[in-house]
Amino acid sequence: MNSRRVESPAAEVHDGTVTTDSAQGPPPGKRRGRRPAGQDTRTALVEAARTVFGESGYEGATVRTIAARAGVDAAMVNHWFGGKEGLFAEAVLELPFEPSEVLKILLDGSIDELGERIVRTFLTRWDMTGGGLFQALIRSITAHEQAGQVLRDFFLNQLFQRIVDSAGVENTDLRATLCASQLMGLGMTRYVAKFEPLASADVETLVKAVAPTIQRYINGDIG
Amino acid sequence: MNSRRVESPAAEVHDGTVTTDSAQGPPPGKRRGRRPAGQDTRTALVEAARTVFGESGYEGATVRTIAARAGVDAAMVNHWFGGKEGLFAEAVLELPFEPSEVLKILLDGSIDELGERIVRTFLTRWDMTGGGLFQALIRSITAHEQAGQVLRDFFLNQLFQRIVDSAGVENTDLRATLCASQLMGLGMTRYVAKFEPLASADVETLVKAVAPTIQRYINGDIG
DNA sequence: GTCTATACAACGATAGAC
DNA sequence: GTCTATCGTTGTATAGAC
Repeated sequence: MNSRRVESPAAEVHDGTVTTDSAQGPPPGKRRGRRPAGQDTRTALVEAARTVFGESGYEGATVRTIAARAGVDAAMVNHWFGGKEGLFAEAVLELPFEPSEVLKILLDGSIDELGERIVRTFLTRWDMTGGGLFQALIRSITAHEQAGQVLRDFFLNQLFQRIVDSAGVENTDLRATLCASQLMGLGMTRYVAKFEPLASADVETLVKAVAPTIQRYINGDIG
Repeated sequence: MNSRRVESPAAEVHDGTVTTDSAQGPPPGKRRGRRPAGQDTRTALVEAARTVFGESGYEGATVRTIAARAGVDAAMVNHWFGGKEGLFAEAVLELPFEPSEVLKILLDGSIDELGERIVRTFLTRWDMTGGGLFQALIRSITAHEQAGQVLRDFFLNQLFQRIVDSAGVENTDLRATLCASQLMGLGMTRYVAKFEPLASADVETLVKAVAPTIQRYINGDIG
């Protein structure tokens, strides 16, 4: 794989007058220069990326395709996200796990069934994406330290810290990371390394097997 | 599609230092042809590869660098290992976890303490490599399907299948993959994503927390 | 002599510099 | 865009073991 140099211009608020490629076209083509105000290029790219990455996986998706679907120039991906990987990280993390929505599902019910609900929710959502997104996510983490930071904030601060907090136990930090470790391992084994029979097992089979682990990490005896 | 321009216009096959054994005194450059017996090119490559892969990861390490450190030509990597991938598999998988040695350690003792011994052994060995090799391993399996196959054979067939078999339970295949899932997740969280406080936790703290999970996957109730 | 481990040259691809 | 350095890999001539 490539070690793309990522300058990470990242979250620049003001657009920096990047010229769009002059479209092939005669009339209906895009104009050069800054787009009219109110068009949220960044959001459009993220939404297009979710669709295209989900359809084609990380490898299959091309920056050009995503940009075309978003109706902007491919150079915008570099400008806003520092490259394909950065766009991916943002698109993938927020797509299947919109935090407030997931939290609502997970925290609605008995604490003693939290493990079950967590494993079922994660596996179901990951399965829906076909696993390609998970694999690309892992790759993104190993390739760029920055992606690890994004994942860390999301996984821990937005999800597991709050989940574990709701259980009213001590050592919440360690418990949260232990939960993350088992779930990441589950994803690695099922979608990336593809160890059988786990990779093809029913969701409910895995829920039965793994939920007690998560439950113990949340509010059981860990030391 | 450019044919790279060679600098020296004289494209003589024979030139320079190679020709003379007798006349010219200094034979500092490597001579062509078979080296004197007793020089273990293969082992030298594996050792160099461990160092370089650990420092630079799979992508960052180059075959040429590894070969140079080993004091041999880069083509030897192909000759002995079939390519970069093969060298990586041998260097990363078989050296720190020489299966028979690890199996001996793990299977020596009570079955009810297997979880403890497994977690302690893996963490200790991974910690010794500084985590660089683990990161390189993960990177490798996300990049190349073939590396996943190597990992699968090693982890399951050589290690966990036998371990679980020794416990005399059913569902050994699923149990083995469950064990692998927690250990891979532990490595991901500690060495790649670096979630704190798990990433900096004492080995024994993690042994206490995670060993019961592994133990349950080996011979507990999983469904 | 045969066989093979070895080093050198070169290729196509690609990423970065200019 | 063009050029260049470098990557992994392959082809091949040769030196040394047998």
